[in-house]
Amino acid sequence: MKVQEMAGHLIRRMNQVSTQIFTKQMQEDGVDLTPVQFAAMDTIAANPGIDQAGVAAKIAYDRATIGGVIDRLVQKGHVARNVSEKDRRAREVRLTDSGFALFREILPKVERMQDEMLQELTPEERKVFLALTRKALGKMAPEETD
Amino acid sequence: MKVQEMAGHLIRRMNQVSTQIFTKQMQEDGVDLTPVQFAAMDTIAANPGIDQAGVAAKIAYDRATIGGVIDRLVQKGHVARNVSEKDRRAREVRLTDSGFALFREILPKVERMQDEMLQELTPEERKVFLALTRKALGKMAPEETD
DNA sequence: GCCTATTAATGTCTATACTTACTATATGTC
DNA sequence: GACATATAGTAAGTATAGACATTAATAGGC
Repeated sequence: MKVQEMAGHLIRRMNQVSTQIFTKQMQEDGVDLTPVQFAAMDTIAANPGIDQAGVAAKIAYDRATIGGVIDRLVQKGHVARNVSEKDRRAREVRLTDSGFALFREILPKVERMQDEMLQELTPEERKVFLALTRKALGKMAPEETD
Repeated sequence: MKVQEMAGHLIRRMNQVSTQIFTKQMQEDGVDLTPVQFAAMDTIAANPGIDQAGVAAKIAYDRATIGGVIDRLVQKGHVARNVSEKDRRAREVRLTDSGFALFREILPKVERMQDEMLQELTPEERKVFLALTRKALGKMAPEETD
């Protein structure tokens, strides 16, 4: 079996295409945001005041990685971070007004991208693909509670 | 639509799981090799004397990235690299004897992993998943000639 | 209250991954 | 044969991505 036909390689290629579509769209819109930064913002928007570890758990990232991601979002002014009063180890994060405005602006575009990255498939095939992907992840990703 | 349900996120998670399965297996076998390094070795094994740009094209990597990957494979003694006589800009790469021995040792294990990462799916579903993934990549990955 | 175990975040290290810029070398045109 | 163009590789910079160690703070058992 050649590498190019293996599941692992095909999955990596899909991820590559997905990332490229996102990056290209953001460039066209003049927005400086990576897929990971968007995912973090989405999670923070849905859970204001969540701490960094909580963000990491929800989107299955490493805690060390999310620290850097949020650093950059704070630098860009999209996220505010402050020490929790209940647990002084934790940093609570929230979208700033400008962060929320940006999020609302790009959300519909990101949603449209989901079809774009599966544009070679028919609508029916897309549903099957997504359903199988969800099933494949099923028990392997139990931590991703919402 | 929540990020966790979007195609891009599901694909990223699949890639994450795939990478973790590979890494875990290599650790258990005491082999120091990443998924990317394995893919490069597979390509070099099938095309002895290929240059770095050729490897990059076949597995859809960036030229700059593949340089570092091959650096590390050379350091580990798995790959030999020398300047091409036909084109002195190019570096021809080949597996060393030990590199080839390692490749033959782990290849069957890597092939078994392909099922492991789709273990939540039935054999029939795996076929559908892989077929849809190939179709989705279809025209979006025309460069990956073999 | 004290000690231990756990947890949140950070810092360090290695390895992708892609962009842009740069050098060296080929190649096609005239 | 000089020159514009293209290509192979490298270097530098940014952003994930995860492993591991460390620090600070909390929580549980006694």
